[in-house]
Amino acid sequence: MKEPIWTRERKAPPRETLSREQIVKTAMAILDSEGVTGLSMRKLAARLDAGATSLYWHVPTKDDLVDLLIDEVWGEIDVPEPELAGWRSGALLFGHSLRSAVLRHPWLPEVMYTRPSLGPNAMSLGSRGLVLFEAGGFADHDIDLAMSSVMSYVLGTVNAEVATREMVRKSGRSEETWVSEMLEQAQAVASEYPEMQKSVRRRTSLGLDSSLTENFVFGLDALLDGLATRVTK
Amino acid sequence: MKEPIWTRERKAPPRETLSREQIVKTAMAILDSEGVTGLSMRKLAARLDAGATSLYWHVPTKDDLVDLLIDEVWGEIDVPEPELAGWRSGALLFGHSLRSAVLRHPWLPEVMYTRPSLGPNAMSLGSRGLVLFEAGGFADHDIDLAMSSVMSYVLGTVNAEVATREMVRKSGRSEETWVSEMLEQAQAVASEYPEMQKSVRRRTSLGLDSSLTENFVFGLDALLDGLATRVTK
DNA sequence: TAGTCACTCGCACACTGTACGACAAGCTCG
DNA sequence: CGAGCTTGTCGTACAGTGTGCGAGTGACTA
Repeated sequence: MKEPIWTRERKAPPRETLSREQIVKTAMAILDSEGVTGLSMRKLAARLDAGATSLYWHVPTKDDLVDLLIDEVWGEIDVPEPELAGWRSGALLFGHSLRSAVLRHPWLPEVMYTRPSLGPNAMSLGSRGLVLFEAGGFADHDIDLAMSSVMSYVLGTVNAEVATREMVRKSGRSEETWVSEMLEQAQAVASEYPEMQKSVRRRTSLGLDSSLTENFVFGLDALLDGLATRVTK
Repeated sequence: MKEPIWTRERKAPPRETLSREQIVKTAMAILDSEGVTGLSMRKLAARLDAGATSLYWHVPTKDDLVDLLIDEVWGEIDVPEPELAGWRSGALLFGHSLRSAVLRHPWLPEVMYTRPSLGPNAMSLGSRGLVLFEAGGFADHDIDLAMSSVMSYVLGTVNAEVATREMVRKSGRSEETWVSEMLEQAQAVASEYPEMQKSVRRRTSLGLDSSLTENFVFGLDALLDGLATRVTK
């Protein structure tokens, strides 16, 4: 198993030139605004006024670059110290922080599952999360289970949320017209499924934004309720 | 917004030839065994002893083909009738059925979020799910929220699970050696993170398979507990 | 002045989805 | 029987991808 990119050491950069930091920063901007398919090594290089293959001196492969970008996102996520917030509200805060980081970087779910996250920020995040759940009073064995339940729920929900938002964005239409077009299409297809019709109608009472937030909060709250009963002391 | 592929009608197939069903079936086999990157139109055509572009007579684009494949998977998932199982165990069964379908088709999470699921099987699945939660006694507004919480949790968890299993598969190593190699690497990187060290050690007491199943069940159970307190009647 | 290191970059390869247009086989109609 | 339409196949071509290779450049050291 090959050594991950964070621990491979680099030579010192002697004069002004492309830098890994610069590359990461620009790549992040492209990814945030144009998504995974919008990031190519050629385009990235062009935006840096460089030749495509020059990047390869600073970053071994595109995959490694993406590893760096993912860890950058992990670094944006808060996990409160348990003594400041208490377990329950700490976990709530963590969930919200994770959600908003992913909303800022909607490309994350598309790439994060294809590789292990072993970067420094990922490690630190995991570590602080475990501290929080441990302080919450879970049995040894349940600490990991509880923590990973929360992460999975949040990522699962946000993944769907991001997918919806990206579909709106790519359609080029306004949020309202997209919703109404989508509605029309769903209604047409759902004519034999009265349950779906009702559901679609129910879901459009709020705006898209509040609807998605409500959805997220409802499930997270329920999950935390369920987890709370597993606290042993 | 363009009409989705299920409702666009086709001409009748007059003589023996390639068929959409055949293409879907072969594509499914490739996808299941080689994953998303393993499916190309040329390879698919080759396996059908056809020219690459011949496929395009039967299927408008590769994306449309993938839409068909996704809906095929939705068709494999059970949702019990509420009178047979009751809400709680019905939801449990649904979750397990969804999980095992995704484990059979590990490519699903990679592609399902990039498009809306409006195929007939998706509709029917959604519809039966809603019936189950409605019968469970959730308030009108909560039916959708509860159902989508469960789906998100399951998909989130299984997404991570599939990612792990795929990493093992692609490494070419046996499960045990992969786990131990991964462990070694994590330990090396995690030296400054004692919490992670402990967690890694805790997680390796069971085999990979039981560990992943336990993880899945723990969170699903907690979530359903939390949802149960939201039932109003 | 010679040599070495740090860095840039053009070219080329194998691969992708799919538009286009040429071609063939079978059916229907006159 | 023959013409023409429909159904279906497929070779070629285009624009795009990540990246290995090797040549080239400028600055610093000995």
